[in-house]
Amino acid sequence: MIDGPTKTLPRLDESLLTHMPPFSRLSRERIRQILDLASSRRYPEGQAVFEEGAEAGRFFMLLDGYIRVIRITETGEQIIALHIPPGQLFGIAKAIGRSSYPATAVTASESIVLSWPMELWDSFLSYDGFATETYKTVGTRMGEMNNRIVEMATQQVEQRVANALLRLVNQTGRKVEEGIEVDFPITRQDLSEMTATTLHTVSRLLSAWEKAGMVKSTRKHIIVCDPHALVVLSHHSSKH
Amino acid sequence: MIDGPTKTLPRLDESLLTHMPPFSRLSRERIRQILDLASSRRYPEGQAVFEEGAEAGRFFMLLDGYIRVIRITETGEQIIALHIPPGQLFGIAKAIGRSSYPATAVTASESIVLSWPMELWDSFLSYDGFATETYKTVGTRMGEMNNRIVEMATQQVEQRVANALLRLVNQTGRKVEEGIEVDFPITRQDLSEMTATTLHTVSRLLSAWEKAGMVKSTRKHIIVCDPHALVVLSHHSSKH
DNA sequence: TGCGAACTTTGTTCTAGCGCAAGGTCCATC
DNA sequence: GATGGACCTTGCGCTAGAACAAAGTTCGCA
Repeated sequence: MIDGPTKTLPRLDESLLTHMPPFSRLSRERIRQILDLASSRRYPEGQAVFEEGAEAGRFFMLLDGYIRVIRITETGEQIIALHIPPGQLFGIAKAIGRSSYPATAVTASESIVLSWPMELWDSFLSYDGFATETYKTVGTRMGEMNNRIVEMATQQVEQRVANALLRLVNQTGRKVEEGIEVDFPITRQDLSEMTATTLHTVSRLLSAWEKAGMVKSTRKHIIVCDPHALVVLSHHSSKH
Repeated sequence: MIDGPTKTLPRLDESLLTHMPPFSRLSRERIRQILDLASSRRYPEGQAVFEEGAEAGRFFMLLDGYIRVIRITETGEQIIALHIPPGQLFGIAKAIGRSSYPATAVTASESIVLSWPMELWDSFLSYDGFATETYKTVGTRMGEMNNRIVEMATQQVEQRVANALLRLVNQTGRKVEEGIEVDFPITRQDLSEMTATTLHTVSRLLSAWEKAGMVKSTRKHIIVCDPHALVVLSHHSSKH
């Protein structure tokens, strides 16, 4: 929690959680209990929910919006590790045996977040399906990191950016007239921090793709018109 | 399991496990039970213990030797994700909610490995301290992957190789006369697969470092003579 | 309605480190 | 003790993409 005490929004409805995988096997009453223990809070875009290294006092579930998980190097460079879509738990340090948060979480768009004190973690683990879903989430994120490493090790910048963009529209895409749009504001700089390149190179690539009719972009908005073409690009052999 | 049925070595002594963190809180009798359920096996250097994507039928503990965790791209390039030292669990797909192994495990040197059928996983979780230690291991590995991503995104090749080498001697180093030696056979190619570069560049770097008296290396063996100098190198600001 | 900050584009220069090539050395094995 | 395979070294040219530079655009806000 970066600024001020947690505010509580108007009484939360059980339906908020009934379809979230970690809770989907629980009774309405149990969910009521869980909600009564939760704090909920709205964060404006760009606000930190917690910071890397801070003591992990609470764990979180994203109800609406998007969370960007970032790390900062000693030299001040930022790199974006992950985007989290609504319905997922985050800040679950206890699930990986840590007592501090391993990265910083910032809202990528206006977001609604539930949170609970970490002391409740062990009791949550006993809820039917909760542990399983949690560890699945951990596994998925590990897989994503792993893939990212392989990508960075073997692919050219163009492939990496194409992949990153495809991942964004797959995971967080919203259908619009001309194609699929990334569902939160995203800058060239952001994309470059996801792909270990510079905003200049990303800008050039997007320009080229736009010329080729594969994407359309305006300030902070990117629409993918021809996902297939991007897939083809992203599969172009790395060597030569 | 790549080739043939699991052989069982002569009866295992309880002392093998009493000092391994996941088991260290258990009674001698409990450890006896656990050992009686285990298969043990010796693998020669360079042998696969399991392959990425295969059904995760067993989980493993490394008693002696070193395991290299690798991934292979569609285009056949190999990248080394991790080295596992003795005393650690591996192939624990269930801990991250997976039913298949997410990567291939190969012995980096001759190794002794215990394994159990994955059906026993849930019962192991109930042993005092086992779950905690397991999730700590998962957390540590995630942290390492995370650091690797940051490194690859922000550091020059020279820094990355220096870091990789430092990590190797820290985690698996053996004290020798002239300094600290990596405890298993390792080629320039291996180092390049750990750092996303080419064997040529690694060779050049090692040559330069040897000239500067920081390392000594022979075929498949690397001794770090002056770790501090490497640390200095590895901290050199990425941006020029 | 005009100012400034944040974001984007595009051109030019420069270099880290890859690709390619060739040769050297070590080691197992017959 | 010689043959072949695995491993290592070194030189050279080239290029992807970073760094540098400068302008253009969009938008919130006074």
